[in-house]
Amino acid sequence: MVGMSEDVWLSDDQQRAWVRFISVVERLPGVLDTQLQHDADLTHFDYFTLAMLSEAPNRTLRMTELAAVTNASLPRLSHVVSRLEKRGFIERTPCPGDRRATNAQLTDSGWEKVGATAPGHVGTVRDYVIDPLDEQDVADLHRIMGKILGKLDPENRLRVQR
Amino acid sequence: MVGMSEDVWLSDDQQRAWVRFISVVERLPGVLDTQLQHDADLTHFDYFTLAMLSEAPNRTLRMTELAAVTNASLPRLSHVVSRLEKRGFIERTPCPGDRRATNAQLTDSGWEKVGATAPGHVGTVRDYVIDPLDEQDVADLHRIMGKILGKLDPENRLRVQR
DNA sequence: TCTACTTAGTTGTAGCGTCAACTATTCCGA
DNA sequence: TCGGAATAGTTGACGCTACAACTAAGTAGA
Repeated sequence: MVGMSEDVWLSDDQQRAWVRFISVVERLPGVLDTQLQHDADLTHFDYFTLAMLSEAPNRTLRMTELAAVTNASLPRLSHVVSRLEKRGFIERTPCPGDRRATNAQLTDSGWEKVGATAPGHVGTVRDYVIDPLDEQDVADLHRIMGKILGKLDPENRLRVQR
Repeated sequence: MVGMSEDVWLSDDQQRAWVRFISVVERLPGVLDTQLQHDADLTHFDYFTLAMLSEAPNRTLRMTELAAVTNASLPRLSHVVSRLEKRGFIERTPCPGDRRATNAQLTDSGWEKVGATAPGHVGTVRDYVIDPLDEQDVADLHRIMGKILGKLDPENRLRVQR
């Protein structure tokens, strides 16, 4: 069983760290979703999708690339983009050069939506995650999440610098 | 706006740490769910619910307490317990002393299910989270998640020692 | 003890995500 | 250049979660 760990249970220290970590993993999405849903009628995933497009060259990405940077499956992304397209935030255009592929492009309306939504969202991120941490914590968080992400995303499809 | 942060965007260091962190938060539940669904026909939340009961005195907790330790809303928990009850892993009994309340108790079958499922689940946790970290990382993770949890769960309804 | 409020929990509905199935296109080897 | 495999993406059905509405029971003030 290559890749499977030998030892079965966790040490006390590991157990304590894991319980806290998984609690944060369970609760954080709800907090982010609630704020965005209330203030902008967007899920956190909706917002993240728009935000990734807003930073892409020409505000455009192919569906597969967009799925990678948003940590999503292609079916999930396709459904989400359909909804955002109906609301006028994204436009789908066939990709010249590969007729199987689809480009998702942020519309002007989508660009404005991101700009209008960002401050409230960032405020939430600060309040719950960043502000309670000092500089050393932020550096440690970056290092640790990098190691875990190396396992979760071994191909580095997210193009986060390592 | 008490509690709202003054500064609007994040520093580069903060931004990088946040992007990695949120990527892990988005991906980890899928990995845990996939393994448990495949090997035990349980969601991670199902498993966590059974596991919390298995550690409780008399393998029993009131619904409200169980919701707190599993990081869930009461409606969510109620639905999940209904399903697990149908499968014979949990039994609901009215709480003597407060007739509004309901006790959820792990059955023998549920106890066996946890025992049979734990090794595979822990293996996944090790593979993706614990094993890539050294001792210092685990200590740092514990400290940092404690700080964030202090914001997400200010009442400390989770009875994690602080 | 009557009423209003709070707490505990359940249920129904609507929305989102996963999985499997499907179409369309491109790639590749003989 | 033909046929099989791989890639890109969409769609539909089903299961899980959030939210709101609800029932039932305890609590507290007049």
